[in-house]
Amino acid sequence: MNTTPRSRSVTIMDVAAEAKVSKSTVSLVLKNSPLIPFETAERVRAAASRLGYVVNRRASQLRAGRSNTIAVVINDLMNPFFAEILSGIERRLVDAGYVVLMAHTNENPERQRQVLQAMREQGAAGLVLCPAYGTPSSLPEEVQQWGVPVVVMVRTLGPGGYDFAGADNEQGVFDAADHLLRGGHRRIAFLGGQAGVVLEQRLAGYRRALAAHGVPPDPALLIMANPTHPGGYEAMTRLLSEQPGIKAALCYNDIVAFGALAALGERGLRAGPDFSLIGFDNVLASALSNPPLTTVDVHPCKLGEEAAALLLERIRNPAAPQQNHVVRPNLLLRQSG
Amino acid sequence: MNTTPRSRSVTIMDVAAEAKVSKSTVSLVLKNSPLIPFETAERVRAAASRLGYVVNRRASQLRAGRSNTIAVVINDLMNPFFAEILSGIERRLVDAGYVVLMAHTNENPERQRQVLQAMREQGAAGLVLCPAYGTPSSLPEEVQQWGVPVVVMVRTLGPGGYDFAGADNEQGVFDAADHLLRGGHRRIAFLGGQAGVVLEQRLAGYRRALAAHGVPPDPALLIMANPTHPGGYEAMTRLLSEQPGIKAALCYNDIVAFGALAALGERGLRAGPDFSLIGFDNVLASALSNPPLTTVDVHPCKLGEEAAALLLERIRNPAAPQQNHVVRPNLLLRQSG
DNA sequence: CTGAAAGCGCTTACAG
DNA sequence: CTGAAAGCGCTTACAG
Repeated sequence: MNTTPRSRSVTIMDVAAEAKVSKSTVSLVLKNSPLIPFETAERVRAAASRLGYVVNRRASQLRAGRSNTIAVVINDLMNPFFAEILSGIERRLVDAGYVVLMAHTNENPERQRQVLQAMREQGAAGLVLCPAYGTPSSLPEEVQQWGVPVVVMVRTLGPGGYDFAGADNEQGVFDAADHLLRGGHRRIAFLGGQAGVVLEQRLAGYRRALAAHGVPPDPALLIMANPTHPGGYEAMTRLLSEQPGIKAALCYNDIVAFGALAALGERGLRAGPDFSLIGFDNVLASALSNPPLTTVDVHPCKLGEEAAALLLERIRNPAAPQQNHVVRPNLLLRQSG
Repeated sequence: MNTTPRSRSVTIMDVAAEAKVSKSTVSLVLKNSPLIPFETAERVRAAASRLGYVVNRRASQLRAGRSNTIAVVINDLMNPFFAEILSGIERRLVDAGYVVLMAHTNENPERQRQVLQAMREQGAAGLVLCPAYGTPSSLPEEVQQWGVPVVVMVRTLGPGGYDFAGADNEQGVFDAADHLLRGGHRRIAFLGGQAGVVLEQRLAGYRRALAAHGVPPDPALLIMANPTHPGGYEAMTRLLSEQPGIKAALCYNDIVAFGALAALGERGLRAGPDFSLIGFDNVLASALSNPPLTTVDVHPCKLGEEAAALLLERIRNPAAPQQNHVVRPNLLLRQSG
């Protein structure tokens, strides 16, 4: 019967008593110190497992002044793009022996401040932050002054001062627009997106492509809407009614494109033959949407892994030069455009 | 200049010195003890903020024997259903003053064991677990023996012994099938799903509905495939080639339905007029898929909140009677079926 | 090779 | 009302 009582948890002292050594010795064998001869180590390990000993990380890290906890703060879990990123981050971090403290800000800077404070108190060894819109650009520096290394993801936050992982939005949209323009399109709408750096970068790519092909930009073709399914649906609905005969659009992201696909379908239009539609991100769902979405692939999952890797490096070497990991996106031709 | 040096973090001792009181007094004002007169408390608070004091939760919780950390373990973050659940859990937990340790098992019981161990060492105050398939049904009991309260989500794990939050899968699929049968369909396929409780429950609902309408079940109409987009696509592709003239299908979940929608679209078939298709879960994306998906709504986000609430109750009262929160799902008629 | 001692930053009785 | 002391479970020099 291995019924360890639950009232009092077994400590290093109990193991020491059981193995008839001091608690220092137990501590040393648990960290595989070469100082301890095999025989003794085995005896201690046997005692530990007999007693069902579990290390108390709170205590060991308090004493050692270390932490194996990393904070990851996500702005929009409802968007699969961020869920995929989170999955990449988590995998890399757990593989490296960390445990992740996760928080969702839901695009609310106030909530973000609150969870960041909680994670600071918790003693996080680092932070990967997908900042909510409205985040002051001084935040990364502030967090670093707390003594916690940070990598910012997806959305830049003012100039420099932190490691960053994201996509080349300008180039990605340029490639997508260029593809449409080469296909002969002259009237290309841009659908969805909320005010912020990312939108600016993507619009810059859109405008640059138009300019490169000598097509004057038409403000009426810019339909702003939330970067969500309903946003995409509304944007496409408006576009179709305001611009009869329009045949091509770039979407702020895949989610917007999915909403747009629904609006198209509702009118009996099929993306591909009837209308050229391109998304951005390449979330898993875009491979088999109806129809499969042509999109700009930024490798969301890998982006997350990369951000985690950046943070791990930064923790290892706080003095290393700053890194900007900007993935060069890839236009993925499927059936919608 | 408020440049607190980073080398040594400011402790309760520093605050005590600054405010000219003992550290016990500081501790008491920080927990808003009524023992301390307003004047003194103000002085201490001022000192704390002047110094930029931040409580060290590792230390306070070690001493107090408490924990404000809750583990949440998710089996499949790539499925928006679980991302939505996670979001609901996180919101509720953070609102209650907890911080969440998140891990993704990616349906791997080995990984699950590993992260659970890490979270145990971390001293999690509770666990909400969406178990990976292959999880031994003894796991909840084992975790409870560690002294950590647990609520299991979505997939039951053997009989009783733990709080549970999930959906009435049997009834949900029954309602969906019943709807199709009342619409006159006699040949209704069931697409996708991996072996496990959830599939069994959903198939039971399917069979019960057929029986209720006197329709003999046809094993050829059961097309197993991974519960993913590609799985749904393949299942629908096979169905259409093996069963010419088929006009209705129930999908294991929304993701499978999305893949099926793509397969239908590829053949120029439109769900709704040409084929009746019903999903399960009601993830956000299903509201504006192409076409909008008729589905069984289990309120994913609320399900997550409910699970968190259950855990919070359990922590508050370990002796409370066990709870089974089974949401009665709701057939949501949209355009696909 | 192993033990005794100090201390990580806090909280909690216990005096006064 | 406030301080001195002990102790949460561990690690880390330091002796021997």
